[in-house]
Amino acid sequence: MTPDELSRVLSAALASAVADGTLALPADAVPASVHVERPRQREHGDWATNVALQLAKRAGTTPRALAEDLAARLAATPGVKEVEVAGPGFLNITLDAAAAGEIARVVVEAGDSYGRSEALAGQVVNLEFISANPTGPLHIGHTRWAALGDALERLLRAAGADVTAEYYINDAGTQMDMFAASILARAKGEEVPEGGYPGEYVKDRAAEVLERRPDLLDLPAEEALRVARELGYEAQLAAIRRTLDSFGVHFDVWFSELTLHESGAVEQAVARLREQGHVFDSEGAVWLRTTDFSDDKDRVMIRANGEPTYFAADAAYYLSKKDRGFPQKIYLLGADHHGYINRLKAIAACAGDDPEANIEVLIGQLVNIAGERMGKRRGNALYMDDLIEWLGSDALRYSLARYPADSPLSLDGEEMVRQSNDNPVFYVQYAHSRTCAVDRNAAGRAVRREDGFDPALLVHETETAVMGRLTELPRVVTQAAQLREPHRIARYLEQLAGDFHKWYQECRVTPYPDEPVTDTHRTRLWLNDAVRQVLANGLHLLGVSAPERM
RNA sequence: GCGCCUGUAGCUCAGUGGAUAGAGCGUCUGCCUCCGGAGCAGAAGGUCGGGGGUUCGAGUCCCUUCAGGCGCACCA
Repeated sequence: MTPDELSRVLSAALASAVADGTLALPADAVPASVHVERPRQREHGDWATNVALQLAKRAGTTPRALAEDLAARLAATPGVKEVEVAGPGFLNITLDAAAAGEIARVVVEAGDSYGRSEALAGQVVNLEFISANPTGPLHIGHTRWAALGDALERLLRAAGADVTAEYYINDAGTQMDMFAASILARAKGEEVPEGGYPGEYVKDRAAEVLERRPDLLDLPAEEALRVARELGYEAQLAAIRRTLDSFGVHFDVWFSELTLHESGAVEQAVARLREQGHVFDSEGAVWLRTTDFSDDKDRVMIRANGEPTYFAADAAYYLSKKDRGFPQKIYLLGADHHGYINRLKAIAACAGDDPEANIEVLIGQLVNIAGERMGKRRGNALYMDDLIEWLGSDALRYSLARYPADSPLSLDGEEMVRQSNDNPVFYVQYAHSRTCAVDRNAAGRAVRREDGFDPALLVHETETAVMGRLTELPRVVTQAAQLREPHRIARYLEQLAGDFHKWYQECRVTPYPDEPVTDTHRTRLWLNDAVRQVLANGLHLLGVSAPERM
């Protein structure tokens, strides 16, 4: 019996209590699905619910009386072994071993699809993350968004949403001029100009540009700058894509800001917003009256000198997403950009959309390493490439995805290396490879799933703990997707791995050499394989590999 | 000054109103005669920043206060 099934049984019990007049509650006050959870204490049974505590007051009865009534109605349910009322009115439910053990078969037969749901079916989502400027390599901060954004993308898809992952390339503006000037200076073997990009990587980009255009330094100054900008941009973007490839992160759409300017989309955006009545002219500039919608101040779209602002491009970009058919737009931004939220929502409101429904901004706090914040323009910046090489993609992705985005994170670089073997990712991966080792050994002793499955034999307390955990995956996935919190998957996997390791310590799948193979061994093999499947499915959601051997 | 985020074990962090607040690291003690010891069992370690409030019940919700991070451009 799965928690969802149990939840429905409880709803039905409540409904029948209302129907026969025992419970004085309006029919619509009966929850369609009653919240059941795994109690912390094993003595409290397999499942527990506080529904009696929540409904008693409205029904004019006491929690315990309501709980007693429900317990009586539940006791006869097939698969339910025992129901008891505890404390102020908790309902503690214990299942028959056979009913609980069915989960092993359910998981094995569902395979890769176990944990997927239709909770977000029909939702069309544009998920934008990283969107780092193409003027330098990705650094530690981007690495966090890469790990979280990609995991979120996988999660939303697992919950049934239609997701497009998008990277916005800020390839317009004066920053690109500075970048081009810096590339050109390095190509000449000179220092970068004041305000330029001092990083060592600029030398690499300059070399790459020179390789494609050996005549760069012979060109007229203006022409050389243009070539440096164009090829430097291409080289840097290619470097970013290489980095993301090596991290297993792939975008569906790479969206260039420059195309918004060149196609006239920015001017059109101003015009469209003007039609909506939110644009005004003042002091020679063109403004958007974002203060109509909870922004602190109005924003300039076209400067007095005729140049569009970055904000204008943002508006055009928003309209592009809208026009391309994405009702739901999720932005994953760093905390240093949180000032954009109101502006972004104001754009949506000015465009006639509902900011709350159409825009969702997830703010990720910055990552500190060794207590020192990393900035792209610092000489000692810690780049994503270095981190991947240093710690490996799996450990890096996992350790960044196991914390909520809004929690400031400080990782000690030295410690991550020193303790890499104790990193939780290895704990989970080790559990997975151990299930594979069990499979190999079982095969060697001719323990086969197809020869028998008797869930009533899964009675050890470590086995019921594992089975209970297995039933939780679908709701963990759904909840993590709805809350946009991939870290819940990691925490769940660590718990399952712990349950598995404890079980492994207590119960053998493969018999000792002098013992015969029994249905107990075969049934445990089902459970082992169910654990392997769930660990693999969960690690996949985080973009982390599930190795068969380590 | 205004706004957002965060204060939980020595450290890094989980815990979307429930029962005795958890995990990893670090410290201490046990377990390899058999499926992988990257594991397991146990110990020590807490005024959940402080103070009010809401209710059967608050780490969780509200108010207030203190501390830290970040942001408040005709920059990108």
